[in-house]
Amino acid sequence: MTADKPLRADARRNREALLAKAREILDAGDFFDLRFDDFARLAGVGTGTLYRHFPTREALAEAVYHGEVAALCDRARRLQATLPAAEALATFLRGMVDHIAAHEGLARTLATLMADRSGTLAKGSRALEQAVTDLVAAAVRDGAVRDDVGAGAVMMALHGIGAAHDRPNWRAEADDVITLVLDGLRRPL
Amino acid sequence: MTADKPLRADARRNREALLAKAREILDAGDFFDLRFDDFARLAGVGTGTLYRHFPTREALAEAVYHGEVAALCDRARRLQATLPAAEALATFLRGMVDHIAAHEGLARTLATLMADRSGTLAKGSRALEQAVTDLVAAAVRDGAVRDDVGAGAVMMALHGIGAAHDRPNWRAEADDVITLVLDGLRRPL
DNA sequence: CGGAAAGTGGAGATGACCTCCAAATCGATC
DNA sequence: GATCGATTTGGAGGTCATCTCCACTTTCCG
Repeated sequence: MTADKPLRADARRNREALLAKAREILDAGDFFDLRFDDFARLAGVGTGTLYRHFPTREALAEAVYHGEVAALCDRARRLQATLPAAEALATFLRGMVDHIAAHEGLARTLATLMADRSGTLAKGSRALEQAVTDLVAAAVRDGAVRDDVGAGAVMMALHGIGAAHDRPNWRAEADDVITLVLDGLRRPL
Repeated sequence: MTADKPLRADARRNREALLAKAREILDAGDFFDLRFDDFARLAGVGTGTLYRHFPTREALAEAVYHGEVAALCDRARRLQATLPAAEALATFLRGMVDHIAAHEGLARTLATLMADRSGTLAKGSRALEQAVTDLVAAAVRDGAVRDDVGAGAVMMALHGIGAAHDRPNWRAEADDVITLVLDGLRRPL
């Protein structure tokens, strides 16, 4: 699966240029406003090269998303290693809101892509989901969190936060959602 | 604002035909797979007529969404009139999951459109949001729900449920999200 | 019923997406 | 550092969905 053939030097350079441009555009939120061909022009490569590396718009977004997810998973692991389980979960979720707030355009674009039933981003999300599942499971083992609600619900809530980025009072509401989730998880009732 | 000119008879007929077809396609989940022109052909009208009534795909979806929202708001009002506030809120939210489950394609399409920053559906959503806000406010007045978390958070959670419709275990997770929200709302802690 | 206003429909212009292949570039080998 | 096969490039052009435009039809009012 990870049998990445050693890419030729120029190929790698072009690939990086495309990814860098895509990340920039994604962060700016203009991902869908731009003709796909223009990614190539902006990155200084030909359209053929663009399509060779990323057959579709979605593939390009997914590649950027991948790096994003990797960073978030790292963070989850670090938190889990240094904090009590319940606190690690809370800190991670609060941090997710910060992260989404800092990358508004990316969040919105990914939300759009996820809503498609294409499932383009499913693979990338898997890792993130695993990280959240681990955090929740650890908190359950500690007895800090109820065991009758799965981590999937937390993912859904996060999804809602990311997808609703155009709400006028987004930040406060996002924090509220996390509060509800954490308080709702706290006790088996 | 509501100065709807009295539409001519044939115009109204065509408009209805288009809406009916659109609702059907939306429910089937094929909304984006279809050439926009084909909505016209399927509804038995010309492309020009389609564009006259609904300048964009989004406008067509919004028109369908409008009816949907109106029905949901009615339901909210009825519940609020017949049940204690907390119970009305819980019943409404549980019912939303049923409703989304029953109209998967519609939910997914709307989620896609909402993620766009176009804000096409913002107007339609306003009414739904008002209904949820009323339900929450009533429950707060009853003392059954904390007052430091706004209804916007509940909307976000619902949004997440609707947007994540392709998750393999959707139904159970959606129910869990509602559980978390309701339990999280229950006590000021 | 007659005429003006409102609405229709579909042919065709527009422009985005993607393919294809001759030319350029790389890097292994001598 | 020169040679050569393999890899990668770039962008011109084909294809196809979107949307416009206007000659014609339908409605409705007096």
